[in-house]
Amino acid sequence: MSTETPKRDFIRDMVAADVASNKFGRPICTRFPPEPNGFPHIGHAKSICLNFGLAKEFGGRVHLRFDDTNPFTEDIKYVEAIKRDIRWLGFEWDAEYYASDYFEQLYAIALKLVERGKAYVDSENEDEVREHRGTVTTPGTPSAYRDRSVAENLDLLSRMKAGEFADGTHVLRAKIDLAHPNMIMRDPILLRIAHAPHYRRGDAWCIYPLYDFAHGLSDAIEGITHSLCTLEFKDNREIYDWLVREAGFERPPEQTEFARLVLDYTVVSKRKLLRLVTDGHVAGWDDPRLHTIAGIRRRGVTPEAIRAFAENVGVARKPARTELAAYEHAVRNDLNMRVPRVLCVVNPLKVVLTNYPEGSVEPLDASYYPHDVPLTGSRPVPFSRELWIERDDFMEDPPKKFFRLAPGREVRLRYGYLITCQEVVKNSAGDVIELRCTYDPATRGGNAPDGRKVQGTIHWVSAAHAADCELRLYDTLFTVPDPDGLPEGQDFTSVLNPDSLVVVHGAKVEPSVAADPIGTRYQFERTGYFISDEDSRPGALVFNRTVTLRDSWVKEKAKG
RNA sequence: UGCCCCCUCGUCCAAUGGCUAGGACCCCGGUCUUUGGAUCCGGUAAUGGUGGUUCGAAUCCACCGGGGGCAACCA
Repeated sequence: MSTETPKRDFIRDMVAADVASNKFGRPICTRFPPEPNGFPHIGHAKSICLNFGLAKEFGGRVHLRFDDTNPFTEDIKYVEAIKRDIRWLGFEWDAEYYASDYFEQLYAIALKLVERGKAYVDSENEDEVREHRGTVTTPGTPSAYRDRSVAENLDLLSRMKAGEFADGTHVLRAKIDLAHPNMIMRDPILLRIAHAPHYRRGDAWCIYPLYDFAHGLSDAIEGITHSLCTLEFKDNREIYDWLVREAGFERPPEQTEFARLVLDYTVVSKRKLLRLVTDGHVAGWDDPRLHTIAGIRRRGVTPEAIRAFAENVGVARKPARTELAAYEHAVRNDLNMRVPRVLCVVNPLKVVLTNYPEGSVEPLDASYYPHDVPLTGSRPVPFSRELWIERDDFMEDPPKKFFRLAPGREVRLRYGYLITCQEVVKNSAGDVIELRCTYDPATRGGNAPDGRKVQGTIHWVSAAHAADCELRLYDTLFTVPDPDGLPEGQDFTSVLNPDSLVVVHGAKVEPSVAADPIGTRYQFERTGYFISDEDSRPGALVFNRTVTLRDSWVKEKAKG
């Protein structure tokens, strides 16, 4: 069980201090501000856990705010996906807001800025604006329109809003400093013209705020106390503070940046995710190889595992990568304590028990949980003369440390009998197609009355009772840990793992699972954790492998 | 090349000028075992470098080195 040691990180320390000093004079308020233009992923999960977790821990509030300021890319289907995924993770927001509901207030602030000479309408085109911004080493130069009168700016701005101008003809810019060392502060654009229907506001607006203009002010409008974001927004903090101050907010929110989550062997950029989906490298946004929340869910990972993972990873200011092993540990650790064990043979090899009575079937009682998992329950597993065992559990010429079946060797069938391999049957090509074994009737349940030790235990299913099923065995989508860090010019699709999905047909699963609902999780003993997929049909079961079991035999084998 | 951020075991995170630099993951060894799972026990392994401040520095300062962010009318 998990020991509830309180989480400690620089953000929690800061919030704790603010709460202790009653800095804001009211409970804290955080927010999760996604743009509804893509599916949330494991990186968002970290941010969600942080923002929602903080609010809960410190008795505050958390807002879900859709940062929907770009009419070209956003869609209602993404807001639905985001809400669904947050809830799946186990969180509920105290209030739901949309930046697009603040367009009026933002416009009023724009007017105020113009009146006070803090903003102006620039009529340069996009290229000119870019060119005149200068570079990181050279200062920018003021636009010819920078010193327009307040009256002219007001007139232009109202006509921009009224829809008199075409896209790109004018923008509203903050009047700060074209030579500012922080590029963000070189008269950032506040409002742009876009004659595009907004998924929520329809055609009501044809001027849209940019991120910097909308974000901090939305925080301030909502009374956010702690605005947490990722490191790449560090430079934006300066304009955030400038705007909130100029707008006259009394107790402005404070932005704090933390390192985003980067998981080895994964990509989460929206552009890349979109390409994987649209180019058919994966089956969709919920492909279990993707670390979208939807993919993770379909893969069989639990929300509890994701939350534990987020907690284990921690929160810091250091840009960092996390090993996949840390993720897999969280997944196994959670599943181990909650899912039933069942028997499934991935790659079947026929075993005939020559001394077992023909036509006879006996139900063996098999526990769903091992002794160290505090859950109880069992089911009968039919045992008969012909069985399937795992092909990998037999070797004709085994190395010394191989504890499984081999000619003349004895193993234990899980929950069943001890059997000994007497004869190996091969086809004309020399492939092993059947094992003829004898069982020891005195060992029902797996123990020998004479006390002889049998090292190996293997899983099995009765051939006559097993259900055929499809197994989808997932591996990493990429062959390298950092598909984002490829040499210049090398596309990330060049490191796609051709074996990221191996589909196994004709696996044999015990009959007890046949009627279980879609989404049931299991441990297939000695093989891994699986979940029944939505593609399952009665008589045509499909299981996704969530994660393998740790396997010390593969390590042993690798040593030679 | 300007500004900003960052640098502690292989990886992630602690140590808030003061005890032997701690925990987790991975790895290695052992225990146990009707899952080569789990559990339990033990082990390996780090303050980027050089100076400085100080009784005392992972922590403060300077410089060097390394990593990252910023020049969308994206967020």
